[in-house]
Amino acid sequence: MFNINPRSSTPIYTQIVDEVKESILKGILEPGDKMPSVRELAKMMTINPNTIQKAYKELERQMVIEKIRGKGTFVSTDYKGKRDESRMKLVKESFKKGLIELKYMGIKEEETMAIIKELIREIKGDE
Amino acid sequence: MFNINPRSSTPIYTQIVDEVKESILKGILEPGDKMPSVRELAKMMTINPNTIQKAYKELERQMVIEKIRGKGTFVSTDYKGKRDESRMKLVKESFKKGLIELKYMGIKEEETMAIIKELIREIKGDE
Amino acid sequence: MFNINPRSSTPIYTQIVDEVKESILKGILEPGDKMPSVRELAKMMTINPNTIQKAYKELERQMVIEKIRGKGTFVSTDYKGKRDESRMKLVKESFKKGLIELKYMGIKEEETMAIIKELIREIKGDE
Amino acid sequence: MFNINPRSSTPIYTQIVDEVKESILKGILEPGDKMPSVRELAKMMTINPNTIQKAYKELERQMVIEKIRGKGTFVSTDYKGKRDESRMKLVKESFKKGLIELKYMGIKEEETMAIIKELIREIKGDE
DNA sequence: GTGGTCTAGACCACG
DNA sequence: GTGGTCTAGACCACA
Repeated sequence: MFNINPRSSTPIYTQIVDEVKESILKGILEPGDKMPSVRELAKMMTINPNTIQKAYKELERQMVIEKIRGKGTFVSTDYKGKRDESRMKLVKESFKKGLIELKYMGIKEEETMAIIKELIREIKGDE
Repeated sequence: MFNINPRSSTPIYTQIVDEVKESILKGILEPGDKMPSVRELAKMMTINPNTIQKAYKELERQMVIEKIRGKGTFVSTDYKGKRDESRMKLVKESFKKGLIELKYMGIKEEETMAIIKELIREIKGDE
Repeated sequence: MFNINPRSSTPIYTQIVDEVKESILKGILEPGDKMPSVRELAKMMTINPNTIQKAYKELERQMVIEKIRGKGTFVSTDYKGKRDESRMKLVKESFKKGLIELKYMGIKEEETMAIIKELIREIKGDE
Repeated sequence: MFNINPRSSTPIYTQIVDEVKESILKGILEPGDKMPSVRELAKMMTINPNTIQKAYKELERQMVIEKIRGKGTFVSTDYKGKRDESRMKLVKESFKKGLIELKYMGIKEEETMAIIKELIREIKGDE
């Protein structure tokens, strides 16, 4: 289902959140699609149900998915997030950190831009 | 000295590491410059010396600074950034996460690129 | 578990690092084996947990062990020793120091070589 | 005079002790030779006199050099050290640590032996 | 004065 | 339960 790396330093529940969002952007998951239940997904991925629960809660908070009583969990129909300045700030900070890292490794600006363009292409799902 | 946000989720020692690197890239700290001593900086920033030491040790491991016995800590003179594929991978992951985040908020590719170019300009600093 | 000499001039955390590596080479610890948790080992050895953690972190940095979120610490499975020239240099320096020491004590080359061969045999362990 | 690396993790005074011994083994310093005075050497090497003092004291303790009242410091005429089991033990420990390190890096026994033979040749001064 | 190690004890995030 | 971070305070080796 989703690619999870338990050795990564980013929490598993965060990885799930990210994977779900990425899948939606790539069109693998579409608005209205039914998500697997917490228990189901936990068994499929052999991951602690609490972890899935946490991921779903976070996704719900971000209005990426919605729970419908008695029916299950679905990808939001109006899934597009809204411009959120506080979240933008966090993203910028993380970008900045990465850019400093690259510059420190002697990576030139051109290559940095190439890396980013490559990543953007990847997200589009044209790969 | 360095801007630290104790409420941030990123550890204080990591923030210090990042700030030092940024200061060097901006030319605020130059190769050969003496760093404040662990205790000194700890007092200046009202942070526990152990935390500063952890930051310094990490910076030393990354060859950003070097310690000279009994004399103190200095910004490395012979530092040559080495391309480190495993670290590159981490940076790419963090970029990807940010790009997904932005796309999710409906930010267009042009604006994303503008944000990144702005950040690159910021890092270049006053030089 | 591990033989530690608190009176030794080499730090406790370093001794632990060395002991773990030696145990692996001897086959006492095998790839994939679960390491005792930080607190557990700390209690077993009556050593402060912070000290154990420092040792584990160093071992992780050297890719001898790996931590899996919430599950614990394990001996790395995919560890492939990499030739590391800078570390080689340190080892050579320490060897040289030892060889000078021996020669100074009037130990002949043959005996020196015999000592080293004996040590190599010791490391091989029970396999 | 002596090669000292202030960035090294081994204390400067230890480095001096080692260098003196090595010089004697190589024949650069000979029994009966006059050693420079503490102050003299400190100025030559731009090192804190306390450090030289400590090195000399250690060398004297090991009977490598001897002080003659009013005349200065000299390389011992009967400079050969004696077999000292406790020091042997330390050397063995350091060797063992190095051998483990090498084995961990995947260095084969043959290469290890080659490295050691090379170092022995170096000490002889035939290089 | 410098940095290095260790302990004790606290709080937190993650699974 | 796991590891990660931080503080407070102590002792030590080195220059």
